[in-house]
Amino acid sequence: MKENECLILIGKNISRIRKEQLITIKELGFRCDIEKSNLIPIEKGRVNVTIKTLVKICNALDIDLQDLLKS
Amino acid sequence: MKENECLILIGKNISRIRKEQLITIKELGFRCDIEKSNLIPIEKGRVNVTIKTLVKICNALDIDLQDLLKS
DNA sequence: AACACAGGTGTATTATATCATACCTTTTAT
DNA sequence: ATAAAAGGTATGATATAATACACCTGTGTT
Repeated sequence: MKENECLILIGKNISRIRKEQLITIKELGFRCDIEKSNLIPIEKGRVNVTIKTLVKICNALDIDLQDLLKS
Repeated sequence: MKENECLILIGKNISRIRKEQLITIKELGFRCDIEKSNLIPIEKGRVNVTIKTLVKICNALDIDLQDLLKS
């Protein structure tokens, strides 16, 4: 798997799961204490996100990190 | 899962899989173009590693990113 | 029209991951 | 005992992730 593909996959999964839970980016940002302006590039797969940031997002969505890697 | 727990788990898995494959840190570093001085803190879970770095390591070990999250 | 809200962009600042090198300790082999 | 190899630490420089704020667009509502 290429690095960028992986980041895009993770971003898509965050976006999909967030929408399934009917949560806005703003609300997700509130829950994990990350600005929406920083969350959007993550959902787009445009930043090389760190594990700590992903764990914060997973906790806010009540999912496992594994869930972000499923294709 | 707490952020640091996750980093430690990932590090332990990298270290375990590398040893199972009988690869030294130096050799792993050579394969993924990461200095051993930077690889060691990752195996110890002491740095907030990024996805790109993990994907490089996974490719060098011929494993999936998922494999690094198994407990 | 005016308003609110959601998604999205741009950017300066700060924090820190990575790079690169040198050096130390422990283990293994000769 | 010595040498080589492996793991590990420390650090300055560089790249970039994360933060925090302002602003824009499109959509839906009144």
